[in-house]
Amino acid sequence: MKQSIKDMVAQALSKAFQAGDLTSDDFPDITVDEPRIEAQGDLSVNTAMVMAKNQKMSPRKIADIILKHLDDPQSIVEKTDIAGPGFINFFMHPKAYHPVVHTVHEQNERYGASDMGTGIRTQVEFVSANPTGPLHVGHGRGAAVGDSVARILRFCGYDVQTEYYINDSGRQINTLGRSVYLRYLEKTGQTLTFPDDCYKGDYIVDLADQILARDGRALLDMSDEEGINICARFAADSILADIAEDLKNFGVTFDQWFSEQSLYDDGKVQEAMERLKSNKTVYENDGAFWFNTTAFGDEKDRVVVRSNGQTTYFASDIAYHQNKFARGFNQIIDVWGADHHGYIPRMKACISASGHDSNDFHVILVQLVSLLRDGKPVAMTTRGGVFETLKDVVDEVGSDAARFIFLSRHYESQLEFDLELAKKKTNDNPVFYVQYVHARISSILKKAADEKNIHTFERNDEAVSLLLESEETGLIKALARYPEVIETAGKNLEPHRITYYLMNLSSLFHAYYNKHKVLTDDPLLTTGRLYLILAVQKVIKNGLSLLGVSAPEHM
RNA sequence: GCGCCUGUAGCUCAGUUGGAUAGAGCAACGGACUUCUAAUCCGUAGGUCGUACGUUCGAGUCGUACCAGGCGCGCCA
Repeated sequence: MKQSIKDMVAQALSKAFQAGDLTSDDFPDITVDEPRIEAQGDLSVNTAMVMAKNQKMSPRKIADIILKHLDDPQSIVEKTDIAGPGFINFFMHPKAYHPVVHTVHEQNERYGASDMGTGIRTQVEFVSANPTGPLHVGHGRGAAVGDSVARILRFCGYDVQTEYYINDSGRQINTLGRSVYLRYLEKTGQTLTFPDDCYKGDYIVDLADQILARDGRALLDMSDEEGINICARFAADSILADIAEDLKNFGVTFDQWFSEQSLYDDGKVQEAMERLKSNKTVYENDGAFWFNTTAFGDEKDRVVVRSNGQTTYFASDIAYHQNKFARGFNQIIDVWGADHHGYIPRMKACISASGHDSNDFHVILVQLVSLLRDGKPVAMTTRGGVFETLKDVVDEVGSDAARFIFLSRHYESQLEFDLELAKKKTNDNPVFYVQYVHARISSILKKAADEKNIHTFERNDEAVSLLLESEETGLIKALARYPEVIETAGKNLEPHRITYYLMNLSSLFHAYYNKHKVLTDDPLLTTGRLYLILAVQKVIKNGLSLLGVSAPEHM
């Protein structure tokens, strides 16, 4: 639709120039907007204003000239108007939108898909929580965002791989093992003071119980180191399995689980360090090795190998991101918690120093989630061992509601997640509002089948041409916008645009439903309306699937 | 102190990448169920877009400074 207007205006411009009405043929790009206000038409063009300086004419006069030369062979434009400082407003004929309904049906679940990412291999890495404890709601938001971004990019034609990076090397795993080991010792009757730097959650005690059940008191005959080791391996495996399970119940699975330890085992970290040393990007000072990140805009240089010989987390991250590019990805997307934002400059530095374009590396910083119950904050301290896990939330409100709410805000906004609200089955809860549209339409289709014996839907131009109510035109216009919404969401990595779109489309549908009957006495009109709502249903289902939310047949 | 993010209706948030008279949901108030699902709809009310300059035909959107909140600034992960 926008393209048609664009072509028409472009043609008018060149005709006007040939006729001598314009002084310059240096024309700007024509952008077509949808005005917010109905009185300003369906589409508008600001070209006349943009051209004013160049043509040395007033915008309104240029607008006049454009309209004079405008051809509309298919008469899709009902009326035009010059308004304000020089906008040209187009009021489209309702029938101009009818082809959209056919397009939705023809393209089906591919409606809205594009090829803008064709040939671009993209990796989306998200969650990547340490296997030292269960996922909490913050991880849930990251999971929802990462998973949805991956789905959207795939739909936009990108070749996408999702990945979970497992921080399973040395230290934190050791702390985990020690925590479980100490709880184990307590279970066997020893009294001890539990250190502050150990994990205090109940799940640690559970893990100690499990080891006790499996190995009995056998660990008491070993050295502490050995005992800690056994506890560490058992606990990490067990927790990682739980994490995978929780994510699966949340509708999130990964193409790849990537172990940090494997980078050490395969010598990749060592390799990366040697390469950077020979580059002079990494240099020695005070017995430690430093990455020259300031040369790439960071505030200060960062240590990669400490003077005691141990590598830092940054070192393995460098190797990891080099490895990502080595695996052939052209574009790398990391989803991080907002508290890691200070890490971005050094990662960009590492990408650049490794000979890649730091513009191919995107970080989605997901802001914190504050969990509420009936409007009051739920305490969430990881250190103290009291927190709301993702599993608890998903068990309580369901995966659909949780995902939809996580994706109902821009990821850079802090999010308030009210548990009671998420469980409500009313208008307050946007998930049900959207899913209800899908269920309602299913219900109408069922009734059409049962009572009117209508089972199949084939293209019927005559029936669709009867869709002239303003609510119908509004719905079709919304359907027409969908591909553009997907494209913007993909380009900006912003799933919430789809969430908002779906709520808007749902609102239009509910209003239509309340005002007009779909199943009428007029068979042709009924056919047209069924065809329309079926298209709406397809788009709703499609959009929900990009968010990872189900589309129920009945509720 | 430095850096990043945020600041829009009473509350929670959008805002088509610089367009016209700034939107939605919730809360408040008033209406609509003999119905294809009332888990819905219709209406009313609600604003100095944190503040001040600047950029231009035009600023919620871009720039600078300040104010407020959150987060980050280790040879931690």
